[in-house]
Amino acid sequence: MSSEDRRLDVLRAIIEDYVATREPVGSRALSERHRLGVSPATIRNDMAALEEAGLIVQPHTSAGRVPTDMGYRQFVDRLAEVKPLSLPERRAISALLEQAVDLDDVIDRAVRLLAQLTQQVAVVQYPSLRRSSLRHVELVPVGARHLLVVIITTTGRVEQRTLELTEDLDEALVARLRMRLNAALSGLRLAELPTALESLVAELSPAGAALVRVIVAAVSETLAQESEERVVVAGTANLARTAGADFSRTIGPVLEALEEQVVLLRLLAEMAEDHTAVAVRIGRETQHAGLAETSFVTSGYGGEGPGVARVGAVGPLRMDYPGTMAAVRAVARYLTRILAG
Amino acid sequence: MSSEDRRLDVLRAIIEDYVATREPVGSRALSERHRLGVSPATIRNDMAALEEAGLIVQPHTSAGRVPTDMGYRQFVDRLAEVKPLSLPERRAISALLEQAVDLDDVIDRAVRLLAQLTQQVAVVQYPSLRRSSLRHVELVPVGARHLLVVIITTTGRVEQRTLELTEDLDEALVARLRMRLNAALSGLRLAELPTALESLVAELSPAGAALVRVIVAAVSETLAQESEERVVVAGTANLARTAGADFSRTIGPVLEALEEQVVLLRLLAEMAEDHTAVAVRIGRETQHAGLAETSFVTSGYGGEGPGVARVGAVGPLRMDYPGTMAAVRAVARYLTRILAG
DNA sequence: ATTGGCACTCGACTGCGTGGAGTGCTATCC
DNA sequence: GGATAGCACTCCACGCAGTCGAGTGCCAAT
Repeated sequence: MSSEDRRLDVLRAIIEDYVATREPVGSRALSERHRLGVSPATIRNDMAALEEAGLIVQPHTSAGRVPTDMGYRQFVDRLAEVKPLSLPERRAISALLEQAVDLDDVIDRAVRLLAQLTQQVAVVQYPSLRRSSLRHVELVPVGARHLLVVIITTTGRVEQRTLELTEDLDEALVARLRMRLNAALSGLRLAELPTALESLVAELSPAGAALVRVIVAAVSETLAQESEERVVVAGTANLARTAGADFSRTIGPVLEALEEQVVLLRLLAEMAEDHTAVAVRIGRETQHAGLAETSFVTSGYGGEGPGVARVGAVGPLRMDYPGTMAAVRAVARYLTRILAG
Repeated sequence: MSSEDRRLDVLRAIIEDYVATREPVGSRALSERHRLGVSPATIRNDMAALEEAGLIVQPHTSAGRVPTDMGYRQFVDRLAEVKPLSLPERRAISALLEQAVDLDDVIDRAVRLLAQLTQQVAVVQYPSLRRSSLRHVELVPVGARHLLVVIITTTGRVEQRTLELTEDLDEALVARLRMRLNAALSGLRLAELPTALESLVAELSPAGAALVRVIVAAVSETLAQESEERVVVAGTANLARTAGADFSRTIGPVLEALEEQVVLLRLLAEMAEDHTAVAVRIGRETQHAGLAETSFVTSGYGGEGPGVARVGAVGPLRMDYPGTMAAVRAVARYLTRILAG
């Protein structure tokens, strides 16, 4: 084993101890609790090098060492092994999620479950409208001058919008339109809808074309509305439990950030770019002041590769990364399975 | 002014000062900051009486007094005057809510607004399915053996449910059924639907009756599902701001309670029984351990009397009751107006 | 009934001394 | 040259005593 390797072992040991005890860890404790095979003095030399490299710091002169953001990053990138969940745990996840009666229920159960498993804050993004496909479009006349447009996606999501029309509806026309729309559009990704609708306009009678234009406008608007992308959060109480120890002042900024859908959605979108099974953002990597002392661990679910949406956990820098990553990955997998079925 | 009256004045002064300063208030400070017209010694006598009556306590021997739950209760029942909001504030509420594009948006804006106004946690209950009325029912065939049932309420809420059928759909039958259902059911309160549907069964052909039965079952089930009653929460970060001072240990239990829909719904339902414009629950009156150090201020909206749902604020015992009550009442009124229009 | 005076209590704050954990440096060993 | 042992040094945490001040309760006087 090269001395470089041992240094990383020391880093791993520091992180493991610090995560477990929440206290700066010194060279003596380290040599006693881990079988590193070298004396405290040697460890001190390694620590000096690690500190030089910016992976650990001392809170003050005569204290032990604490990992930095960079240290944790090194740890998750090179040192951590995702430890698989126990069989009973997997059984519990599977059983709980399978009892769900609809999409809302699945999401609700998943987010609570993940909060419980990780003992942290859990976040689950609703399956994205933009990336899922269309199963069915329904046009429902409501009174003479209102038309309800219902969009059903392959992920079981239903969006509706009521249109106010300038002239009375021709029911027969609506019925024809409904058939044409479904024939032309079923199976398309929602992002492709507006273009497809436009090309339909050409083939239709003037009255139908006018109606389709209104529908196009409504659908486009619905899709454009970022607010349709929702993230649900659970387990915020888990933040409070260790608040004083883990956050410099209060958890206020964290709670604020978690209530801002926009912040969460941006972060989740960024993490989807990683194209790894489980993505991690540590401290300032989140690019948000309120989250500078938290880490995000997320995974895509509900499709190939990055998936159509994300699920994850949020906790203090000092979190059990391997355990959290395992739990997140497991829940993402079961979610994918349930939604596909 | 009788001595009894003065005692209540002293109580009011204590609460006002304590709310403002967050520190136990003594007799000297009281006589200086309020024009009570008597000496500190007299105030001390009154304080002794108030303490005897259980309205205030001293944290320790040589400290000032702090109001008890009972003290606050006395205050809101007999002493507080709801101070109306300023015109700019009202304008802001009105403007913000009127920009909303749909029900979800209204609720979302309302809850954020109220959190901001009160600087506390805000809760808004979705208009209850049980108490609102039906505007339209739509039956949408999806493929040969699936039927989508869409329920639209007068409060703009849309619920849907997909039914799986044992035999192929007869589209003409569905169309007839759709007309019959809407003719018979429009305007009914949702709670009355199941009975009305049952009586419809008698008038229909055997095939139609079978289909109606399935629909009845689905609708009943949907209505029975308590989970359809949702409460949204915002501003939890406001709890953290004063956490150390206002809560004996952590805000954990409070956050837990706020995540439990069941807890909130029970409490809101209880408060609706008060039949007052604004209902208040102080500390242990909430009947929930996690909320023993918080107060709820809520008001009904969206209908006559208790209304179809509630909106409110949650904060520490030591809150600005008059201000909170004013804000809650105002938001409830504007919500009612918006939803009626 | 109200007030002024007074003794008393108790927490908050301050300063001081001690113990201990942990480090960095240097000389030494293999 | 890397690993180790020894040692002096630093600095925080903790306990303790003393002081200060706010506030009370009670009593005698008005």
